[in-house]
Amino acid sequence: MIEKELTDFDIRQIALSGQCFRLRPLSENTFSLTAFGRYLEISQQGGKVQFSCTEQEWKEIWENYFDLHTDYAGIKKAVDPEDFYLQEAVRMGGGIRILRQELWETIAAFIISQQNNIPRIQKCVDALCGEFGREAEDFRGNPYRCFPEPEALAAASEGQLREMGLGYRAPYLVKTARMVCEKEVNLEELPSLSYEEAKAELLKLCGVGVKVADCICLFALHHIEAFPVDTHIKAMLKRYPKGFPFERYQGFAGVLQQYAFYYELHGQKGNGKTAGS
DNA sequence: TGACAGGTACATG
DNA sequence: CATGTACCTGTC
Repeated sequence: MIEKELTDFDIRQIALSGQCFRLRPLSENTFSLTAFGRYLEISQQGGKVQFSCTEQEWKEIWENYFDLHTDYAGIKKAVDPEDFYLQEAVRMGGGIRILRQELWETIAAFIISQQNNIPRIQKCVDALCGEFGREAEDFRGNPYRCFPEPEALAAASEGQLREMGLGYRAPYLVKTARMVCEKEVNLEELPSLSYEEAKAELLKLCGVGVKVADCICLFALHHIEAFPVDTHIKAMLKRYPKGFPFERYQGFAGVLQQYAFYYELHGQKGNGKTAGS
């Protein structure tokens, strides 16, 4: 068990931020997570956060996974004080971190995410894990499932995935899994590429368009300059009649995208006011 | 009943 | 290059 005093960290907000589909509430203050083949429970009371892992696992995986070395306070400080919309978004979702998720899992999850809602995405991911994922035991001795390897999904049939609720995304995922196995896109090389290079590679995959590629760049490769534009963010951008000030936030606009996305989804809704200034 | 959900592939002009 | 359309499926 690891206990940390953390700032700019709210596990509930992270779970609701829509970047990770395997971080789920167990109770009011406790969440479960499966990633990197491991199972973790996270409990938070105010700034006190407990992680159900050893010191070694913390150092090897989770400290980096939760992006604890990035200066979020500094990012928030850079937000225009007169931008009422962003200020409010930061106030509501300032505990969000951009997770450093596994590449393959992120690719698969965001192919499934298109024209889809979060509960159903979670259901699809669960189904894939249950059917094709390796089984393991958590620290209590309870079984859990890992996210399936590309090989497992490449061997699946389109019909099989349709039955699991993926709908028309089923052939996309099978094709992309096969492309990854054939190394038509080499995932091992992606982390060393620039944002633009990585995005171009990802766009070769089936079912990966501009928006999904940006999500993968942001949530797996940690290119926090990536700014995925979806239906919610389009609504947000409309609040800026003069255009969103991307220049001001060059290099980390993706973090603000997450604050805004969370705010659009869980914050004050039906508020058509512009951003001010 | 119909629109919508963190869009994309594919076909056209 | 820009626009148009079909696409699984559950939920409101």
